[in-house]
Amino acid sequence: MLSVQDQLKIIRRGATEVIDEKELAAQLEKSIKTGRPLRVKAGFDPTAPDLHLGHTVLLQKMKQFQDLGHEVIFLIGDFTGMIGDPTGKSETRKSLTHEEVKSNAKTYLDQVFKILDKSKTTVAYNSEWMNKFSSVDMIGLASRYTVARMLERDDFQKRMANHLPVSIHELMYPLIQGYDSVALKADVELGGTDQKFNLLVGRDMQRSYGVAPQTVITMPLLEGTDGVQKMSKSLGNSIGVLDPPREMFGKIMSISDELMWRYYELLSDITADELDSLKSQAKAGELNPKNAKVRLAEEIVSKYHTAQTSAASAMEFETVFKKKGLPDDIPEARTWGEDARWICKVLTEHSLTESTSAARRLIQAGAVTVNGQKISDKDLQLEGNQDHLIKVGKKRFLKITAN
RNA sequence: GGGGAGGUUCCCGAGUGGCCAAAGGGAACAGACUGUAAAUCUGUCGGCUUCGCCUUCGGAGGUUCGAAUCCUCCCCUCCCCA
Repeated sequence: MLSVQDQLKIIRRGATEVIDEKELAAQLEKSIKTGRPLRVKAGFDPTAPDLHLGHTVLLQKMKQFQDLGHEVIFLIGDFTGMIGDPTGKSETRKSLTHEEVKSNAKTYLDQVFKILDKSKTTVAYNSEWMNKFSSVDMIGLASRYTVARMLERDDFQKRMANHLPVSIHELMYPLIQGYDSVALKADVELGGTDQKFNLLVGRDMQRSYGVAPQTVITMPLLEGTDGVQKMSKSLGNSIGVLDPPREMFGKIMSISDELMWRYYELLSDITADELDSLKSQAKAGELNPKNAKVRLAEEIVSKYHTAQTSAASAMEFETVFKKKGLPDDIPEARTWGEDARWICKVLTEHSLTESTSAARRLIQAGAVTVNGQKISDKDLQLEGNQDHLIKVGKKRFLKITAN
């Protein structure tokens, strides 16, 4: 096992805050002496089974703890999932059935173990203890915290200020999450910076129940591809770990330069020195930022796919966007038959456009190409029983074949 | 319990009887320029084989030749007082 200092160095890397570092050092020291690994908890919502790169920031930190020999507890908040973390956007959720939770958890874990070491991960569900909670227990839990302190929470304050509703049951969320730490006897809890309040409640709850308080480590939230809002599938700015290689590559390539450095910092494994060197080269004009982006994209795609598919994605990217060529996996469709068919109908039927109205607009905007020819006639009829190569915008392709 | 303000198209937000598919901004999409970056400029931004028709303004009814706009009931939110 590494020394306390060496462990701290790894743990600190990329973290926004460690509360409290001295306590953590003491925990590590004790762990080394007794040979007992730290119990490291991180909670996840059971309702969003599609993991994206934003999640991996946290997961990578968990992996580091595993590599340091500690016990990582992957907590699925199936009970708290009924409440939905009060982010202002999320509404109260209907409670999921056992089957739903199970299947969500399965897809979740399939993805999580692309990063975490399965054999070293403990999976827990907070319904295990929360379903046994009685009304009396619940009131007992609620009595351990005050309204004023609860309303300190940033999110609640903002919503109050903006005249948005805050439901009573939402106040229970941090308490229950905190109780999870009591139940698990967590030594460390990891979370995004938006979780800071909840994580700190965990410390208070542990003290209140007579358990040693956990160390809280917050990780930065990764911005989505828009560079502004945090990455989230529902905002449509996410890069999923299950995204196919080409898509993943393309998404990374289209982020802004500024964001690229952020992604390097949080998602790449290159050393801090290497990163600084890249930055200064780019600044000096010795390195085209685009090439730095290619390197980043290749690294990330390799991580979730293979080095080969990653390289292939890079090649295709160059072909399609630099040489304006065609990708090699154009979706194909069979022709519809003898008769000529209205182009807008064809585009819509194959999901190249959302509606025939949208198709008309795109044609008028000059975004549609058939067999390499830009078309301007929105009433164009495509011949049946013939090959057609259709391109909409830069990224949407369709090949129609006669056979 | 009492009083007040609100719910508009993806989001914010105008609109208080016809000129409203509904101003403006944002997001998004497309075109130009590029490094599929940023910035900028331009266009589009409910649906429909579209010079016209159909469906939208919390929900359900009603008044009217005509309603997002008026009336009734209902649902939801916020604020103040208790």
